[in-house]
Amino acid sequence: MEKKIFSSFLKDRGQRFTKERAAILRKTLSYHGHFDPESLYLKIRETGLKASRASVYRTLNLLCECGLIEKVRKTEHGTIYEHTFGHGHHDHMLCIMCGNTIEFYSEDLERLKEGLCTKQNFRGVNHTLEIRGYCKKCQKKRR
Amino acid sequence: MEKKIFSSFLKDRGQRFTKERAAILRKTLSYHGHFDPESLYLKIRETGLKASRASVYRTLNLLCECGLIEKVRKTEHGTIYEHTFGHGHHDHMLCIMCGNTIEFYSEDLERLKEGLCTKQNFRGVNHTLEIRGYCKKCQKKRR
DNA sequence: AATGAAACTGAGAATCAGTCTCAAATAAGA
DNA sequence: TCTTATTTGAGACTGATTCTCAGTTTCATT
Repeated sequence: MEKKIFSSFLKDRGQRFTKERAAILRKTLSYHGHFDPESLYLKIRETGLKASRASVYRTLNLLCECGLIEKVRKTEHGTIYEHTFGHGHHDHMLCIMCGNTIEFYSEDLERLKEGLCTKQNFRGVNHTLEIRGYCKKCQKKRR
Repeated sequence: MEKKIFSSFLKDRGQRFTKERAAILRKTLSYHGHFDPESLYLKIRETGLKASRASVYRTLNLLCECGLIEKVRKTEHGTIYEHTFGHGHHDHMLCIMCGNTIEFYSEDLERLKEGLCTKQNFRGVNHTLEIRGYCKKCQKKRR
């Protein structure tokens, strides 16, 4: 499915669905949660497949352009991605103690967002909401 | 006011309120909107004051720690800051065509956020919402 | 199968924001 | 003034990401 989307996206632009790109796509999809380019690169190496760092970065950009993955946020240590196709839109809560994230979706939020855009004459395309704080576990640890 | 906050923040930690830090603070506060470290550095140079890039970066981190400024977001070209003290919390709409931002505040959003956190047993501390899309002007240009 | 044009690839160089190092300067206190 | 701790700036360094470019692969056409 994703393979089809990616290859036809490439074809439309006169680009090719090479085996390196296939390998990168495959490993990308194997992540259920968030991932970063370097880990992806290492994971590909481990598996015996091969693709250079340059190709990994290039391909991640392509995958973003065609909407299969998204940049979640940039940290001090680089960009975090997630596989979005098939996983509907959602937002994140980020624990500032342990780094874990909780994904959630709120219909109310989507509606509110629409209202806010209308009020500002803004044509919203997408959004990211990140709530930072303490997850359940870390609240206990703290005291 | 801000000067007082910063200097006593430093004092508490056994650090000093030097003239470089004072200069950086002053220029920081002169921004009404968003700014980035490099522009701030150049602005300081222009004024005849002096502080090295290293000091600018070091001081921006201190100012974040004491809550006078905040990191708004990281772009491909570095971190964007804003002066937050005195300017209540707000969120942003970012035009993906011209790069302009609209600041807004919504009480409904704050309330909704509280509800979402409660539902997830999450202790929210702060959040950022960024809505990307087209501002009024750019909607017209596009068609 | 041979050819040419265009897209791809990987290795390593280049870039660039941000941090670190360290010797010299400065401040605070005894 | 002497001692000690903090700060500073210049430039080296780091790490993520992009760029370069020569060699390779693909595809459509002969």
